Amino acid sequence: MLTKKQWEFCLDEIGKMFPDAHCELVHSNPFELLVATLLSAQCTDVLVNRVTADLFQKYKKPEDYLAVDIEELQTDIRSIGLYRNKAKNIQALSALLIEEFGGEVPADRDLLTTFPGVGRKTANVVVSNAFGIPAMAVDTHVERVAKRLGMNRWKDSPLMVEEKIMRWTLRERWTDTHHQIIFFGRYHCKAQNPACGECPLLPLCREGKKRMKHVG
DNA sequence: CTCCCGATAT
DNA sequence: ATATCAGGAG
Repeated sequence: MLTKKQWEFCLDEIGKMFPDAHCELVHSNPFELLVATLLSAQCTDVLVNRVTADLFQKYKKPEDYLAVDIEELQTDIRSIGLYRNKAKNIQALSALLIEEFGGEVPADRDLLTTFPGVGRKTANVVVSNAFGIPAMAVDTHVERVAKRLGMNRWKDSPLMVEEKIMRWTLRERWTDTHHQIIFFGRYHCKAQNPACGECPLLPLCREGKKRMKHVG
């Protein structure tokens, strides 16, 4: 298992590799980020940004999403995939925002989690990026990197990963670290062909050492 | 656990 | 052809 000292070394190296890591979901207010993050489930952020470029011109407020038929919204986001669930959730969430929150996105992680289509990961992304509240969102990249390094057991839930990373990382660096791990996972420690051969973390990486041995 | 689902990389 | 993508709900 990875030690805390080794984890701190990893953060140092990953930070040097991706010093300007940031949120790649294009948005200009909390509501847009909430919608963009909901759309990003099982889909690349490049595809999300391609759709929201037009979507956010057409739909500015929660009322705008409720003013069209569900079929029209489905068509507007179809290329994203999972579009039926996502369209339904966006409309339900818009109605909830209007009825209960005056049309404003609440800056509260646990409250956001009760919204339709908004789980813990999406809520963490919104509060950290839109409101500056320290949070550690565990998506597919963060979970993969943490488990490859050997922070957790392979069967551990995303919540276990989240708690372990938060315990081992300075609170004021949670959001930064979150973005840097995502960039590391997306461009270096990739799902399909991870660049273990040129990885500074290889000497302490459980999965990396196993892979290098198997390859040659 | 299964289902939702189109676009892209491998 | 198959795997993966800033997951969430039933």
